[in-house]
Amino acid sequence: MSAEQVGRRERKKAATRQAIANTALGLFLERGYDAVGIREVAQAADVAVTTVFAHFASKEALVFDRDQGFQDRVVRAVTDRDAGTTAPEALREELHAIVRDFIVSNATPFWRLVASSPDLQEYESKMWLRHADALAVAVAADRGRPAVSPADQALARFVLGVFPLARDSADPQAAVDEIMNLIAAAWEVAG
Amino acid sequence: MSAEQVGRRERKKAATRQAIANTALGLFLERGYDAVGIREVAQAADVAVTTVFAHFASKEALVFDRDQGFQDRVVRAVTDRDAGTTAPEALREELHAIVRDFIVSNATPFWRLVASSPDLQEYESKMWLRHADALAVAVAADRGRPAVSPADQALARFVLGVFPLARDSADPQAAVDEIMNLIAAAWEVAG
DNA sequence: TTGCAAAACCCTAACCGTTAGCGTTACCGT
DNA sequence: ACGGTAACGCTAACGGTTAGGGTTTTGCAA
Repeated sequence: MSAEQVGRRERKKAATRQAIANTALGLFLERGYDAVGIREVAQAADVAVTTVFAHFASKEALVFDRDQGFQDRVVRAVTDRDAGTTAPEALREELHAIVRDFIVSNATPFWRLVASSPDLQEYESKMWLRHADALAVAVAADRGRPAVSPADQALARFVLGVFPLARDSADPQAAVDEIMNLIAAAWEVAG
Repeated sequence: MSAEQVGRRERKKAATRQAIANTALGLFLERGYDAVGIREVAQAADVAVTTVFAHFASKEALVFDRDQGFQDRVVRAVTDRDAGTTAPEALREELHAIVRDFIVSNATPFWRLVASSPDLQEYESKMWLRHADALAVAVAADRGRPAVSPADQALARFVLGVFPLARDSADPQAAVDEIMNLIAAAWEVAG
């Protein structure tokens, strides 16, 4: 048939997932994260509670369904960068791009929602830290080391910690620059 | 009466709190964190479930009852340091002291317990980050700034992130030095 | 000493996120 | 057409946490 081999099954599954996430996000934005329970999300999306958890690992994951890709971009910024660029430079640019993408997509209501719930903020931080090990490996390789040292882990965490700080700053782009300056300095003495 | 004005009331309250925490930690170490429920802890300590939560904000807080003081030590290391010492130097020494205190107190079973549960690890990270704002204020003051900039917040988080990394390292003291070298370099370019 | 407000505690019952167990429907490859 | 399996549903429960409302203990003053 057509080039897209996505069967009805996968399409329906994706549609269900989207419907759940959209319904949930809508309810959360409208009435607040804590005021809306999972049972209510399921009912509004016309699915069973178990189906919600078949698609999303937790209630918080419902909110962050959309920005999945941002995490890998950071790791790839190091591994797939141009030959003439240093790792800190590539990271600075990628973080700028990510922040820019968030701003142009008019994500301010979304940011307010996240800011309103400690659960969501915590989940977000964990989201970024979850990729710290992968980034630490890339950092170690970048510095020509076979094994991952505590310094590599620390640098990786420094970088992944930039986003939450920038998000809560008045001028996110300036915050990225300011913190990346620190990280670049730390990067040089690592060795 | 005597100089200690601690009435029977406060003493009894403190005793109840200790009894709960000791009972809980014993059960956790003996049978595993997840295998012991709050209802069981309450029963073993001969108190009501509501009493447990009157003393501790969460199940995880039962485990970390003892190392409350470590957090403030980091902040005080900056604010109460000698005149001739720089902030990064004071912090490096304090982190070393904290790690040493943990080792001499033979906290290895405790560390194993924390390492065995994602909930506990997460709670521990949060514990340290919770004081990041206080440390950020101290850092900003140390650098002669009236307001807290993103760089101050970043530096504070870098420092408070050392402990979890050191704890999981093979040589915690060396890890502290390694990471503090990075932070000291970052500190200098800040401003 | 007695009386009284507040603190500390208890019990019950529930809410909420999450999961196990098990059945049902819809899709896919053969 | 058909059998396997993926997606979904229902029910019931578990474990952390809290609200509501009562009982005992403590501190303090009349």
